[in-house]
Amino acid sequence: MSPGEDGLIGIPFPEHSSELLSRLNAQRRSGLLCDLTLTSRGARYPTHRSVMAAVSLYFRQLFGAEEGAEGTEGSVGTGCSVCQLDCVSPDALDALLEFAYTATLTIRSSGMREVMEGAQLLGIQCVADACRHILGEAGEAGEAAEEVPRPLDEDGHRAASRRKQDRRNVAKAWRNTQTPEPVRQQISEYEMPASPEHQEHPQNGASRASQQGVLLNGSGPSAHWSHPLPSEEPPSEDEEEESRSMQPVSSLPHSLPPQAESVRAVGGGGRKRKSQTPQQCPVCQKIIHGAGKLPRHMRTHTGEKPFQCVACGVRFTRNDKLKIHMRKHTGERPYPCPSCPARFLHSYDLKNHLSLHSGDRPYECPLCHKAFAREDHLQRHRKGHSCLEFRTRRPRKGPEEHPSSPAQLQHGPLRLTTASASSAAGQLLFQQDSPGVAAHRPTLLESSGVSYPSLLWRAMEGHHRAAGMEERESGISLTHVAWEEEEEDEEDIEEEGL
DNA sequence: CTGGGGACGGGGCCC
DNA sequence: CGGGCCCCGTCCCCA
Repeated sequence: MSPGEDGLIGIPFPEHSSELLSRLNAQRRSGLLCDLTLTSRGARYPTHRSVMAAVSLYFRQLFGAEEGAEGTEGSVGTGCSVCQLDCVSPDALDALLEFAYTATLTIRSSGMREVMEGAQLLGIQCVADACRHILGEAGEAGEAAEEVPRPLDEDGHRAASRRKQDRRNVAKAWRNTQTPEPVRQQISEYEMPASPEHQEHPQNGASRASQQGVLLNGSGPSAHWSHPLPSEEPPSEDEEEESRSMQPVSSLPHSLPPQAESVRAVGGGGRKRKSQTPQQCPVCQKIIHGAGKLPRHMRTHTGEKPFQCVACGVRFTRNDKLKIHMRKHTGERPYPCPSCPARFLHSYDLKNHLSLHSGDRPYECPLCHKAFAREDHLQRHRKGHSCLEFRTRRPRKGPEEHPSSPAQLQHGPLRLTTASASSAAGQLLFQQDSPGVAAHRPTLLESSGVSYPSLLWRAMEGHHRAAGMEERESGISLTHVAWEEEEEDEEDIEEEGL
């Protein structure tokens, strides 16, 4: 570490990006500071060149913000300007602008193709990929996707582990978003007929979408949380039908308002989710597994605590946590230790406690071979003093001593070679490996200048080249890939039976 | 620095 | 499909 970097820490502001976007969107809606007006068939969309250049390869090149761009500076290079985009329908343009300013694509399913084509034209590759994926998958049974669909799952495997496949598809989609094709090449591929039904004023776009809206990513205010991950699972006809009948997004509160989920729940908005495929949190980019789990996760960002203890007023983000909390008031400690009078609120507390009686210390430091009863204590130990007592102790017996302890595989003597080394991505992210920093790893990742997909791929490619590109069977937290890859070595070996 | 209790968030399972 | 329940991993705090 160079002297200049010494002690460098990252202080994350997880809400910053969403707040920034929200304010930009407010400026757009009020026309404030707009220096670019997009028009499509008579509809006008005031916007910001910097935002458009940030989101669209086309505009990057147009404004000369892209290296090697030809740049038609004359008309739009300076001052307030107008850019006519009749090749993109007003609906699609409106949806793409919504996406640019909210990170959520709000469209009708019937308009998805137009949006995809518009996204292709403008070089908004992630949107194009998402739409293409949905259309392409749906097209297998129904309409053929004429625009050379690039199925994310080209081998068509369905029997393989769905989660693994999902992750591959996620990775592919992200990889594609990192390498957008030159937009000018694609412009010639699409000829979009102007449609009379799209003459409505853009400011009504949101309400239009509301009338028969599809939130590509979900429904209701929470919809802009949810980034459905490309997966091999095509949207069923039911899902298509559901999405057509979804309730309005109305005026999207673009800054992840507190109570958003409550509003959604009460407001009778979108009632059904698109699928149970993992969803990506737009704030921290974490992949959330499980049906209905994303709203729960989002409350960690919004700070919303809808569950309040009637006894003491303490609020909780989750109902099940409140339920456990209530045990304090009722005095209920349902987990008694069979060996002593101790009783516990949580089963896992009892489990921890039982290890005291058993004397089991299955978690051993790979460097100094000090053993701990709890895995988190081992981790703290490793972070705390970096195991300076390198190999000063005789190793305990091998993992077979505690075959039931998965942590043995993670932290056992095998880990000597990697125990003190950060992953490549981790080094990119953390100049100071302090526990405090580690506690905020996801947000550091988010606040770092390195894009997540590139980090992910840097980490995955380096790591999985050796590991055979086979991921864990258990759900992987993509957000944590950078620092979990260290652990994945053994787990991969274990689970892949290598 | 360690042991222990508690809190918190994520995922699996089930209804 | 949505949510409840439960378990797990991790972190924080305190002694």
